[in-house]
Amino acid sequence: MRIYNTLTRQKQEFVPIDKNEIKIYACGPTVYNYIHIGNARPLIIFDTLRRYMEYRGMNVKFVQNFTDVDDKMINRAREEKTTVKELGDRFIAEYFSDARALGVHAATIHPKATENIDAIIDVIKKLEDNGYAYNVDGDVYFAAKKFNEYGKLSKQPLEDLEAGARIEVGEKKRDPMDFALWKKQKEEDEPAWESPWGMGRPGWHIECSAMVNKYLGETIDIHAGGQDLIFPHHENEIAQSECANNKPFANYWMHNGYINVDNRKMSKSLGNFFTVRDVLKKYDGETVRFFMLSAHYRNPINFSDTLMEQAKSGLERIYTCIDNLEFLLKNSDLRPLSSEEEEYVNRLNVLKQKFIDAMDDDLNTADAISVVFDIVYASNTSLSAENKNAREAVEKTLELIREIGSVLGLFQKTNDRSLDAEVEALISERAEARNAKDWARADAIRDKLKEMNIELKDTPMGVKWSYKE
RNA sequence: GGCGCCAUAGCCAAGAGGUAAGGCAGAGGUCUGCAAAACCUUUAUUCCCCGGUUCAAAUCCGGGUGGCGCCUCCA
Repeated sequence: MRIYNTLTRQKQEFVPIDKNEIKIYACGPTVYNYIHIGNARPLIIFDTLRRYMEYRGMNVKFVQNFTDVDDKMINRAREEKTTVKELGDRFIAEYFSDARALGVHAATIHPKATENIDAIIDVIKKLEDNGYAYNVDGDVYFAAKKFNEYGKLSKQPLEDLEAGARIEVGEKKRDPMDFALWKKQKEEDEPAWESPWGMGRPGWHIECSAMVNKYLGETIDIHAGGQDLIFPHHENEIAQSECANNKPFANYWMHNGYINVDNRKMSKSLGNFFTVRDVLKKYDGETVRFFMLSAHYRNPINFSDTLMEQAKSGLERIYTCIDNLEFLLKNSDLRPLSSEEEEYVNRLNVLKQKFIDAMDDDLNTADAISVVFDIVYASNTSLSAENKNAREAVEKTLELIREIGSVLGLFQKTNDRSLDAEVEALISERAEARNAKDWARADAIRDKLKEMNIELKDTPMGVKWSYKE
């Protein structure tokens, strides 16, 4: 499989360090609020990457952290008159609820910053020993200029970074490019831990370096996150980890594009901000996921109602086909494939390979989804109730859609609920009415069932029903 | 100011040297008691503009125009 590596700005063949265990780290959310729709993109994308690798037989160790201590956490806890710990626990639980709705599997490990303070202190100590860190009154900084590869990920010349760097009031760093590794405790209510430099808490970047090191090792295969993390977060992680370990940090860096609203980056100040929770009130998590996977992960995408409605309609086309296939399965023949059906099954195999090729090409999920539409088309044009197709042909179609769906985290819903007696009675009453050509009565029953979210369709094989949301 | 990304139909979106995938929406038709779904036909002689390279360019190069992002917490 080929992966676009931000480090080299090229698509490269993915060569794992140890093919028995692929090591992936993705930066997770700061748990001070519900996640927003922008947070959802990397979750869905990298969950899909992991699923695909597993589908291709790779064993993936996927680590995603929770940042549960930083300024945002502290401020929010103060606002809510609660503790940082309580706030974090609460929004971690909410995170899992949203992630589940989006079809995102739990990572192999979800470490928290606050539970890895020892590992963090160890890395800072190493940096101190190696001469990259300095302590000013209990605040510890990383001396960026000592690492001569600083800027290699963002490809920014150091002088230019420096020109844009801002020195905050009260900061005691020696150089504008330096960044905090350890922050001294300033207020009573700030969470703080014992350290060689006194009571304090970790800076933002160091937690990821420490947790990568602890859970995955000194060099990992893939480090993933949103594009905006390239600088400074990922750049700083590289500096910290490579200076502490004297080894390359991550072989491949993958960054997803943004979600925009009206072509602008979502932000609270612009008021174009959507939480996953809010979106889920209106759209199914699967629709959100389908929408996100409809474009290539590195391209920016816009988020709007119009686009979500388009995604919803597209998804519906696929589900209608699945629904039809399930109905067809009950009306198929247990016989060997005809020569036409054999040709059809071959076509299915070609499409499956097309799916793999798309995913192999830097996770081209947009192309992968178009393959599913190709399968839908093939199925709709080749299989029908009148044909009484061989069961195998129907089954293979259904299996392939579900197989691809299991990789994309889509198309798994089934219509397996049974009907209650009242509904059964109405359906047969309608059948009688139709036989008697009492169309008014038949239509009234159909309308009534529709109000109960049951949709009827008359097919040559009889009545077909399905649940509609 | 520095670094980078993007521009393909009404909308969304693949394609990255070989003659424009797919989805949504629209129009007409087939099927149907009517529906629904599905199917058929139709919707880009051309990929922001101007040059260049090439037998061949949406794809490569140069120059514009427009939009966006990072350089400060941010997925």
